[in-house]
Amino acid sequence: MSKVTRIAPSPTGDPHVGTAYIGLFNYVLARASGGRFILRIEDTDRERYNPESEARILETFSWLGLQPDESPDAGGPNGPYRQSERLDSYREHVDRLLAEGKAYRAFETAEELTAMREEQRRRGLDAGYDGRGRNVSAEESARRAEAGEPFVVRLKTPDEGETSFIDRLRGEITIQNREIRDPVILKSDGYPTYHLANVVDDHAMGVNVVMRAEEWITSTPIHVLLYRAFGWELPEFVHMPLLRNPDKNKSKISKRKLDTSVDSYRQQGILPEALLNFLANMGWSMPDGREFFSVQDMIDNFDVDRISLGGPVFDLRKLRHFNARYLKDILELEDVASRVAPLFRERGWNWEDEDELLDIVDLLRPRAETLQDFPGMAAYFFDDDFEYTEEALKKVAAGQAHLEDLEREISMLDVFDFDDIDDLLQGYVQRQGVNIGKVMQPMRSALTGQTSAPGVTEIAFILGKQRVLARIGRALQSITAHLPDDNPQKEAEQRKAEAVAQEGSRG
RNA sequence: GGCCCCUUCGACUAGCGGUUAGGUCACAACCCUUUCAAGGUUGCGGCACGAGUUCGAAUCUCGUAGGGGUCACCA
Repeated sequence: MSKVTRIAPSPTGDPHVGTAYIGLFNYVLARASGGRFILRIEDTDRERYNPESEARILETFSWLGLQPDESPDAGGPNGPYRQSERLDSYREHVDRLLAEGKAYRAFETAEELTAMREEQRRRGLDAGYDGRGRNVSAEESARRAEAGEPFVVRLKTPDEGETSFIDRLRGEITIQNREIRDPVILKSDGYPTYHLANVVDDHAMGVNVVMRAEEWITSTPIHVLLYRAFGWELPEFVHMPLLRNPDKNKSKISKRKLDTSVDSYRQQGILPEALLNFLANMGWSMPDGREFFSVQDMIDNFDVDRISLGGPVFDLRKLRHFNARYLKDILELEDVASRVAPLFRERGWNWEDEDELLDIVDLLRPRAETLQDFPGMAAYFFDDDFEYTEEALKKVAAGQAHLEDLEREISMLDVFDFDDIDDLLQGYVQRQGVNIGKVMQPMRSALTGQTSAPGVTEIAFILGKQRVLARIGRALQSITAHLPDDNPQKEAEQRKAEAVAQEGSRG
């Protein structure tokens, strides 16, 4: 059977990783069955509504590559896809329930409800609406509504018996009807609540699989009751485990304890492929145990029954590991370079040709976890006036003689290819009969201003002969400027003297 | 607290009556090495507990404990 699924985010803030998570599974489930994936904006909460949020959510799905078949952007035969534009439909459906006596207007004010709860609490009763609005006669109800008195509409739910539904992953779930307390389906501002809007829209749009987070399990009976009240066929319910915070108790993922904004991960240089792959492994696994796979691989191998139910902790370390794997060996070099290039350009960095960029990216990518790591590591390729770290200056000073020799030898080198540079360096080390590090570390420091960087030969090759020579020259000048006295022994004595002087001034 | 759901290494998971309980992240050691990474090898570490069913239980049943969710005119 072809499945019609949907993701129904509320435009209340930053696009949430939980939305991306549930969205991914809905997308895959629909695609795997040749069905449709709908994105519907549930903007029925005017209080929390954020006008920028919708566009950002749509953009996020686009960035992730989870393109809906129907959405406010894409349109579709079942639109509009924004609940605020479907108010007439909700109104009609509510009127129908009202007319059939399956729902009723309730005129209590917020104060009255608060007082009711207070009373219940004092008397030790279970909290919840006590159904007092049911007593208003149809005539009176109509008259008061007509007169403009504010009201909500509540669904009349059975006081006795129980309501069951099948959760695809957990089997039958039963809740006593007394636990359900005439929920509000239409708010006093004329907007529907989630329960009503969701059921009405899912039915209208042909959604036949409701796949959402576990937190909805306890309100599913309300939805079942609504489907029945309308005489509609139930969709299949699939409740996904809730993503959890990495705290002790593994509470529901939250902004306070974790970065939940997809945009934020994007800005940090997390790749959409990696984020999706990571999310796919939260509660789902490939039949063959592979951990790295594309969304298409997931679609080709998808099986709802392979979803596990324990709430998975959102582990940043592992996300970063996934991202690193994509950068260093899953994506093509050209692909990575094309994503890194804009970050270099932002800094005003330029390069000779495509090959130079590819060489740099190739050299750096085993060391990068995110896209943002690249500009952090690549500065010395583009900026000739970099600062030297203290450590680097020491290395340069210690290897001054070698650098002077190498400066001379390199200047005489005709061809500056990787092998030629390597031969020169290795040959020099052999002739000098010194430990290779004694030569390479000063070189690395001179070339990069740092003591930790990729291989010297690789860097030298990318820089080219002229820049290498210029850098050796600058490094040698820097040590005379910064470290006029390269005598560790004397330096230590001087420090000691200072310490003693300080001691003296104190006492 | 009532109700509902869940429970395999610290984290993500494989397992679906017979396995030395496997893999990945993290952590540690070693190898490689020109520093930093990457890579390779190895190690560390787990079936929440108790009954029952069975020749045999991580796998099935029940109970206990723990955790989570939910009890809104938010979704």
